[in-house]
This record gives sequence, structure tokens and C-alpha cells, in this order.
Amino acid sequence: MAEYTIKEVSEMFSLPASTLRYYEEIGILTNIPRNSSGNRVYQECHIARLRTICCFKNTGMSMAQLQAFFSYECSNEDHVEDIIRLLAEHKDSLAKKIEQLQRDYIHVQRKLHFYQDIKKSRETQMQPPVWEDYKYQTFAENEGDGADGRS
Amino acid sequence: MAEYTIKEVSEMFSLPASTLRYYEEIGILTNIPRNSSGNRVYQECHIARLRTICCFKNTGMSMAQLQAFFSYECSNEDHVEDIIRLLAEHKDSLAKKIEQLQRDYIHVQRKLHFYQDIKKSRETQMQPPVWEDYKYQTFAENEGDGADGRS
DNA sequence: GTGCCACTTCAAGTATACTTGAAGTTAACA
DNA sequence: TGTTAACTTCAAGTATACTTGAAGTGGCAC
Repeated sequence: MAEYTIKEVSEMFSLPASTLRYYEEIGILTNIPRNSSGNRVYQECHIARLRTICCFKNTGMSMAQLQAFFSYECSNEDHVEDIIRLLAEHKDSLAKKIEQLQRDYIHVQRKLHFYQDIKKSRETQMQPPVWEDYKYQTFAENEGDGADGRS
Repeated sequence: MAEYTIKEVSEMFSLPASTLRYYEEIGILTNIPRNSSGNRVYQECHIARLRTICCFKNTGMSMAQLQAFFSYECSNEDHVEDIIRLLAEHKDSLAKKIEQLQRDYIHVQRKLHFYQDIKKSRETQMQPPVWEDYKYQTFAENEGDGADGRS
């Protein structure tokens, strides 16, 4: 079975070694055995858990929630209902978050088009655009930059 | 023209008044006039900017980047290129972020289905599921909970 | 006129998630 | 036999984004 040093895991996940030690300290990536020199030896199960940690963290879960999740998962008692509740709540909040980000993406896109058109209008001595015209507009995702974007 | 107290803006955006003062202090929501009693009077332009601040913050922009953006926007000098660069970079990073979140959403969904099936297997005295079976599976977004999810 | 509420400024404090530093150990290499 | 790199533990420090507290002002109801 594959085993990894802290440095290898650090590189694998682009996380500093200090962060991996921190995750162990706060109890979300635990039971890491040591070799004869006292160095951490990461195994496949730790890699799998770290993937889950990164996924959950990336999607906005706090350390406290991660601690709760893994305390349920590692407990001998039956916490399957708690796990399902936590995951279902996180899934729902994540779905909402993605929807909000998609709306925000459109806002950023509008701003970008607005300033690109300001630049164009200066180069061509045309009337500068007005933000009002962009406020409710959506733009196709063609990166060619050829389309005017205004009707 | 509509004017708002700090409390009204606070409620409008679900932000504590202290945060609005903080945004003024660090220079991202500035030029807020005071009435005869010295209280802040927010106008439409401040509401519009606050919407942009919330959008940018929500999509992961730091205060430092917001400061840069508005220092460009408010400057008399020609910073349109800088604004376009900043917005284009933010748009790209946001697109990547949304894609990553969609992948992470699938991971969360798999975990949820796995634990839901663990629960079902206990209720029906069936063999408990194995995580390996869920690792690469995708699930339709039907909330009915009727489908088994396993083939 | 006094109680109270919402506001003001300014300074200091806080939560989260790490990061850094000090001091020491181990193993490989010149 | 150094010495260099990579690791260890433990405590303290840091960045970001606010939040809280103290002390004071203004305007309105009773």
C-alpha cells in the first residue's frame, strides 16, 4: 500500500506542510502513524480524507463543520442521520452559492464589457457608453472580442 | 432623489452598520455626505456601489483588490486599461471557481447518496453500500428521493 | 428637562485559519 | 565527523475582515 511523506502530500495537494500538521492538530486529519524516526507516514485513507477536506473547505465549509462531520464519521455511535443532515444542508447551501455566483458572474461580465466599450469609444472618438444600457444585458461567452455587445 | 440612513442601508443589504462605516473608513464606499446632525446620508450612487462591492466580495475579491478597483475608477487619470485587466482577471478566476464548485457539488452529492444508502441498507437489513461504487457516479437532480441511485 | 434611541468618532478587540519561530532529532552524504 | 536537509513539537505570531466598546451629540416623546 502506497505511503507518503508530509512533503509528498504537501506537493500533491499544493498545501504547506504546516497546514497538514494543523489539520492533524485540530482533529480533522488524524491517526497518522509515525515511522521509526517519528516522521508522519500518510496512507491512502489519509489522501482520500484530505480530498474530502479540500472539497468541503473549497465549498465553504468551516473547520468547525469539518470537525463535526469527521467526529460523526469516526464515532462508534450511529450518526448516519447527523451526517445526512449535515451533507444535505451543505449540498443545498452549495447549490444556492453556485446560483448566486452565476448571477455575480453576469454582473462582472457586464462591468467588463462596459469598460471595454469605454476604451473603444475613446479610440474611435465615439460617444462613450452609458452604464444604464448594460445593467440588464447578458453577453454570449465568445472570447473572440469581435462582437460589439450592444444592440 | 432617494436618500437613506445607515440603518436603512444596513437592512437593505443585511449588513451591520459597523461594516458600512468600515467600508467608508478603508475607502471603498466613500464620499457619503452628512446631514445637519452629522449623520451619514446614503444616495443612489452609494447603493449602486454597495451592490458592486457585495458582488465582488461575494465572488472572492479581497478588500485590497476592491480598493485598487475603486481607486482606479475614481481617479482622474486614465485607468481604463487597469480596470479592464482587473475585471478580466476576476472574471476568469470566477469562471474557474464556478467550474470547480460544480465538480465539488458532485462530490458532496455522492457522499450524501452514499450515506442515504447506508441508512436504507440498515433499515432493510441489506448489504451496506461500498464507497468505491459511488466514486465516479453522477446523480440526476431529482429531489423526489424515490430513485435508488444505483444501477 | 430628562429619558431614550440612533447616530457619531476613534481605538482596541476578535474569529478564523493558518504561519512562523525556536529548539531539538534523525538520516544521508562529503 | 561534520553539516545539511527534512522532519519533529510546542508556543506564539499574523492576515483578513470585521466587531465591540467608550465617550459623546442630536432630536424627539412624555
